[in-house]
Amino acid sequence: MAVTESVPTALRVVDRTIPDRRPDGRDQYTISEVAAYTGLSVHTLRWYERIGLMPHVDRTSTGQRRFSNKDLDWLGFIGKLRLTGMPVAGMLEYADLVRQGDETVGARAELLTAHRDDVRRRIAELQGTLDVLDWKINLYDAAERRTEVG
Amino acid sequence: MAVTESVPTALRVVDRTIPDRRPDGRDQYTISEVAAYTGLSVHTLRWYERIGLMPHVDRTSTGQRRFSNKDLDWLGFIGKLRLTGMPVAGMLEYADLVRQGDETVGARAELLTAHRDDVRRRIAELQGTLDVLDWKINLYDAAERRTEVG
DNA sequence: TAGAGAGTTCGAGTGCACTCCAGGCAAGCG
DNA sequence: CGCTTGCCTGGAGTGCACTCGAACTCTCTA
Repeated sequence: MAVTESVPTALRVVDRTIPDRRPDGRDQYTISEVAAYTGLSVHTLRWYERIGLMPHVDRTSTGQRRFSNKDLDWLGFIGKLRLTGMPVAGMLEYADLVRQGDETVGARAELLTAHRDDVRRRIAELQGTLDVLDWKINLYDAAERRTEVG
Repeated sequence: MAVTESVPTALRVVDRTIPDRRPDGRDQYTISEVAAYTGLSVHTLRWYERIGLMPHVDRTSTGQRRFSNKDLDWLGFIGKLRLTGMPVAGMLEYADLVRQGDETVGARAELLTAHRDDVRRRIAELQGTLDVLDWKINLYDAAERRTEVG
């Protein structure tokens, strides 16, 4: 019965002080480096792994995580999915398909296609609502001008 | 540090079996009529009133709510705001400005303009992500065709 | 060798937006 | 008159996506 979708504040307010390029040429990044690079918190990165959203991250002999460039690619992609409002459950489903191997490419394409349709629908919806906002803002601006003049 | 915003499932999945026109020509609607019309649950309608998002709803002698056409208009507008991901706190702020009267039209225009910018930014963001989805989907489709043929 | 700093786990806590429940009242019907 | 239906309230519960805390280990620098 809910009528809308909330969008985490971070996504909305985010000021992108996050470096656009990888820390350097290595293939081994600590969790805090990855946090700085992706904009996710270290908490979130660990949580993603816990719930099964990361495809096994390497560890040092003492148990510390070392993320690879492949991990960064993955985080980048699911970051896009999150950005478009895909719930974590959906990303989990996708991650499971990837884990299952090549015979799931069809299912993956299907999942992403459905999501793409959803994104397109939401874009259209947002654009429709822009008109209402324009109309209201114009009303207010006109009212203000009247106040200034009269 | 959150990177995204979740969008309540209902908004995404909603099949609009909701009548597009008002129940009838009256100016007095029960809470369940309004629920059917707006797509909000009766719980949500009462909750909106509780938190101060509704500008005083009439009551019968026995205490039942009777919504007016004006209330329906208001719900329609804040419904649009919700649809664009404005948090309830923001709508509350807007509602307060409306309550304060005509001298707040400037502030209201500002609030809505800021929100409009935000919506525009999000549309652009979604559109950017569509490209990534297209690219991935094409990859998968190509892989599938290879499997079929080879 | 002591202390700072960064990492670890797992479970608990948070904020948002609802969503539901218990217990009760009022109107209409057979 | 009793029953069903629809409404009322205040507070508790839910689901999602993080976010934090406590207690601990490891490495590095002074």
